[in-house]
Amino acid sequence: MNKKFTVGQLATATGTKPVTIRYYEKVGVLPSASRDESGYRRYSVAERDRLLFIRRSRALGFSLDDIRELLELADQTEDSCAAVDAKVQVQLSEIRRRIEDLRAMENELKRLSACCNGGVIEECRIIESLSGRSTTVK
Amino acid sequence: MNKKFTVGQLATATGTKPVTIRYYEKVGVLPSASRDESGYRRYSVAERDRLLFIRRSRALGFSLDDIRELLELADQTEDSCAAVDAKVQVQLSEIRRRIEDLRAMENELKRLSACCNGGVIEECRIIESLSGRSTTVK
DNA sequence: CTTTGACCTTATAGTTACTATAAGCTTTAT
DNA sequence: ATAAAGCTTATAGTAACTATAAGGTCAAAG
Repeated sequence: MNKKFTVGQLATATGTKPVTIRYYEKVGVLPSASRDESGYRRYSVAERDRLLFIRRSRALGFSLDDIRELLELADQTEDSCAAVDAKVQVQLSEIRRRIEDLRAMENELKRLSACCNGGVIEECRIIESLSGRSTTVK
Repeated sequence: MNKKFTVGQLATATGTKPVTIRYYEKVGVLPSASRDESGYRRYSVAERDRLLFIRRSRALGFSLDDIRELLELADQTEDSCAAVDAKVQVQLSEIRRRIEDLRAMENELKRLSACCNGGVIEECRIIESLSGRSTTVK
């Protein structure tokens, strides 16, 4: 009873879709799964945990490339934890940057919405504002 | 002197890359550009403004599909401005949702980083936390 | 006047992280 | 026994571009 899960079971156990699990295997963040007599994938608890790690990291904004690196780091058990923390820090500042960007967008859109006087489009300042030269374009 | 810009000039004028401009034409958010004798694209000021509208809307988080709709709405000059504002509102709440998500991630990562005691990975709580069953996985 | 370099053209493939679809085999339930 | 559910593979599609190749055009410099 080492290999407990089929893809479908692993999927439900981790909130992933079977296709996605196979995709993870294909791109190498999950190792090639072992197969039962009829060629079905079979997963152990350790493999489930690895997948949970992946899903959780993805939910925190790490890319699959990031995750591949994190997993490698995790395997080097004598290495310093600092390398892992460094990645967390990078991710953290990346997320903060994104929050700032979104806040700026939010303010712009609020401003835009305030321009709507409920008339016809000809007099609508939103469209005008959106094409306006006044603000910087990325 | 109606058609002032080549792709490259339009690109610099709008902070877009020539390839992207051609891409916009291909997917239909920009109309097919007229050509000069040698087949080069030529753009008018009106076309530049349309592109500015697109870039600005993109920078505010609208998808190209959204933008296509906005442009259609803008052409219906007698229609109510309310439809446009509605799209702005949808976008606004979408952006607020994303900000909330990112804030949650930020907090998680801050918590994670606090777990790093500078030792070796074997004792590092970050990796452990990332695979932990305690928190909900998307 | 020619040549070099910058700029234009098209078409195709790659990117990220999946999702959708098709065609077919296996297992489970009725 | 048969049908539904679940597994297999492979391929294509998604968003919004970016990169690359292979070639035509044009302005300036030698």
